[in-house]
Amino acid sequence: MTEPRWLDDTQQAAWRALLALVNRGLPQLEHMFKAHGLLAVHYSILVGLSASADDTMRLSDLADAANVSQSRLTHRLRTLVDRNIVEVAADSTDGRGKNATLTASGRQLLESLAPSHAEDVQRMIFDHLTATETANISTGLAKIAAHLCNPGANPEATDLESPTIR
Amino acid sequence: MTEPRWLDDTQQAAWRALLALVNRGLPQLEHMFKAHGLLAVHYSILVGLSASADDTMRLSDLADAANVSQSRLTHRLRTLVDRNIVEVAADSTDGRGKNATLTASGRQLLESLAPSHAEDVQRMIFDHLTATETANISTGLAKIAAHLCNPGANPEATDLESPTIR
DNA sequence: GGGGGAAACTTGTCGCGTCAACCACTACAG
DNA sequence: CTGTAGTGGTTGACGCGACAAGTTTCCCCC
Repeated sequence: MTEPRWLDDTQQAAWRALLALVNRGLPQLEHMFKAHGLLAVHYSILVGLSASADDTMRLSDLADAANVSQSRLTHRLRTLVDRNIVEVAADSTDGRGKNATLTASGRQLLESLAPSHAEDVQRMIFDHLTATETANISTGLAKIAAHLCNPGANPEATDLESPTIR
Repeated sequence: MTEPRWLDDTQQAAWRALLALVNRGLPQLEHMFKAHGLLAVHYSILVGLSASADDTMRLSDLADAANVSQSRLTHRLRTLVDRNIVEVAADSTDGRGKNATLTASGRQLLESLAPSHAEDVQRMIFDHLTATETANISTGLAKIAAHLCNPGANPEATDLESPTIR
């Protein structure tokens, strides 16, 4: 057992601030979506779909784009299908797969939500940063996210599993 | 209704990366705690308590330090009290308040968890950043968090409530 | 000194997310 | 063409968090 790699003061400040942002800020955003009977996840799904060329995406790809597990996607998709925001159809070329498509009213809903959501993100995050600060944060977070999205990038250290007990 | 303040490319990149970090990274950390039968929120509570001089804190202050609602604190505290990690006693000077105290075994548990948690955070976040990048992120996030923790700082724009509909 | 309002904490309900099966289909090896 | 491994997606159970309503205590002003 080697010496622990404690966070230095700067790292601590960053980590604490991140936790504050996650635990205080994100719930506020959720609240805005709830006013429309939706969850932030739903919005992520819509954004993921709309990013695709024909508003259609394989479910597993969509789950990846929205940063959610497949099972979570299935659960949340139910609401969207019930409200005619998204349609799901079996893939013709691969009998296991399914494709989700944004309906017309779905796209309309997304476009009606987007402005106020953008405004909220601006108010919460970027209004407090200068342009250079934003650029700095962006590059830094992008580096972190890159390693989270392809875990194979860094050779070893893929196990964040049970440390000692059980 | 004025023109929406859309996120520019840099802001989009930052925001997407943040969402990826939150939705992919934090669950991994949760997983590490579950190996010890705990949640990340439990750890935050212990950290909050240990930061106090005498390992004791008013519940409402503790909730604030751990970035959680009072009700969530009450719910999670049950586990910690049952396992003799934390003790809760009525405040002698204020009959409404209660004080939570870290027990000896609680402090021991915290100290046994801290190294591997620090290691996990390093691996997930800071191993991918240079020192300057870390410093940049730290100042930026701190600014954001500051406004989230005292909402009275910025004069107007305190309402993140229902935007248009309803 | 008594009564309204606020603070501190608790409780219960309900919806969401995780997890561990599970089913359906594909790929492919022999 | 048959069995086996692997992929894509679903389901149900269970624990957690948000929320709203409740209880107790304190503050303070009339």
